Amino acid sequence: MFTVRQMRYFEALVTTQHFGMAAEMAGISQPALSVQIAEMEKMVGAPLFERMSKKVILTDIGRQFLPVIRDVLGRMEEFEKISFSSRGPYHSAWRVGIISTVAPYLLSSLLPAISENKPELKLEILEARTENLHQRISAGTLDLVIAAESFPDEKLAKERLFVDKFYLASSCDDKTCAGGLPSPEAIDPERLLLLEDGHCLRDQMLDLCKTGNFREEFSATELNTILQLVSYNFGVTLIPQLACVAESKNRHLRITAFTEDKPQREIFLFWRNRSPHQADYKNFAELIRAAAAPLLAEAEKLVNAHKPA
Amino acid sequence: MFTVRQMRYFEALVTTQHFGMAAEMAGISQPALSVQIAEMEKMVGAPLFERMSKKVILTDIGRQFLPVIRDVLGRMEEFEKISFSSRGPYHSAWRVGIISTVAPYLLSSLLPAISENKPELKLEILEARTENLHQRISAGTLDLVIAAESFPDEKLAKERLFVDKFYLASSCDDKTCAGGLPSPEAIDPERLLLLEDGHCLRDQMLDLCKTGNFREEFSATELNTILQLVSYNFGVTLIPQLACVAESKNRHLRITAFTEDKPQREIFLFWRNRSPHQADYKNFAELIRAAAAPLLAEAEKLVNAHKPA
DNA sequence: TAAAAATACTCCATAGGTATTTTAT
DNA sequence: ATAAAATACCTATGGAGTATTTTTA
Repeated sequence: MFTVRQMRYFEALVTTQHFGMAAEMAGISQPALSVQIAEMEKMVGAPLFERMSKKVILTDIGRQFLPVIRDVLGRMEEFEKISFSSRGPYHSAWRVGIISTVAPYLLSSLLPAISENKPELKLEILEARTENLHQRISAGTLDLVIAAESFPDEKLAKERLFVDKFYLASSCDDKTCAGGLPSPEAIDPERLLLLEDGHCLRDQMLDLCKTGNFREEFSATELNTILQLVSYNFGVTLIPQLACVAESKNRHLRITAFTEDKPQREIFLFWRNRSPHQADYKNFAELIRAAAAPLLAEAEKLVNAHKPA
Repeated sequence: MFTVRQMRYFEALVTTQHFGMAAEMAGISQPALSVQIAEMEKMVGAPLFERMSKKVILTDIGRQFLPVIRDVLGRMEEFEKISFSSRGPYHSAWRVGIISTVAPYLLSSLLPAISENKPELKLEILEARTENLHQRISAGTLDLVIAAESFPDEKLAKERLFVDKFYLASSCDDKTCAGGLPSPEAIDPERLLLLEDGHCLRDQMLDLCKTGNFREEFSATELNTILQLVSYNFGVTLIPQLACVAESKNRHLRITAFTEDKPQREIFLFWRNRSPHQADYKNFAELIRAAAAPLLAEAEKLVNAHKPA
């Protein structure tokens, strides 16, 4: 239908009520404006303006177009604003997906670090499972994903954030592994507690423990819940290093490293290969590393404290 | 900023997530679309789309433009609707100004006639004084004006509607002019009641009565009010033929023609010279005449009934 | 006659097409 | 090797300019 140009000319003519002045306002010659208005009238099939001796006024049809044209031109002013405010990478929120066995522990330390060091960076956080996050980052509804290495996609670039070791979590009252265990395989399947199906952590644990035979009746969505059961000595589980500090607080929990095996997972930051802001995302990875480091170091200390004598 | 074309292409690309398909959707070649998208990105100064191997998705900046572009394109669809529904002269309401000494009497008969014969015709009525109406029709905020001949403007075309005679209105109890009067000049100025300043009817009356010396203390905005006073024999006034039927109902009023003079005013329909719908306005004039005719005829009968024997 | 808009024409910038190259998978 | 987008280059159209005519007050 109309072009933006034509709408501008239309508005100028409504305002000035004079072809010559409207042309001047639009920065073009009078004939050029006449032609464009004529073109609009041709498209509509009826006159939009009533030419009088000293002024030009809208016809009833033209009057119906006016509010719509004003509205459209008004909206289009937003383009300038968006362009202007979009200089630099931090002007719209980054949409970050994080697997739920990392999110709460990492964020408690990451969010303060951001408001300290990059207050201009805004995040939208989605906590979900690996599969869901993968779909979303591929579809473009997420910009970044923090997940474990099991995340396979050639269309995604990744940056390693840190290594997350798995420790054995048991109750302080527990006797069966009071002296520590050599490896996850040594865990009695009858006492193993796991997250519910779909969590990558569950898959990782099953993989490490090399068993399909565990206590199905207790499975939970939150690692938190599992550890609560562990603390009451309903069983044992594997706990990621990153979770140790938060989960061992105010809980009757014993956390020990395996004596022979060194089970671990690697946590990565992912983004789409061709995404802009590559450099910014790498800086962000560094920020995450710095935020995670104290948590991980603290966890090491906890484990050493529980070391069997 | 962006052209409408570019916005269309942008939306097609968002929808299809593929340059080739978007181009097909837009009915152009793939390079043509690529160039336009590139042009938009150049204007913004940043990529709007992230080119991936199998699909193309919005960047964070592009995502900010999307709702605005969708909105603008949506609004523009209204243009088609307006154009379509604007075939014919009756799509939008006609803004009609009518002087207040004509409006109520004429409308009571005109509006039913319209819904009977031209139900597609919608009116917006403004009741005001001549001066106000004149300004408005010149400024283009009115399409039509119904007023007396005293309406002088070369930029306006007019069509005579009817002749409105002036009769003498007095109370049935009145003695001073029970036998009728030869002319308005014969009215005792001390008994003459007029509308307040600014009404054309007042000016017409003063002109006819050739006096400036009348009962100033009773002047009203509504002819209605004046006639109420007349019926209680506070004085006499001139009544336009058009008003006779309505105003003499349920009122103790005597209406008589002048025996020598034939005072009258002519009522016209005015529109701007260069207005479209000339032909439609002439038809409208005919409709008004048809609506006024019975009122005028009825008034004649009333006057004859009061004829002095 | 004067002022305003429309028309005629010429020119150039922009958009589009085809052919081809580049890039990424 | 293939598919997709970018680029190059040419063409055509549309919008703008100047000069001029038409219209109406």
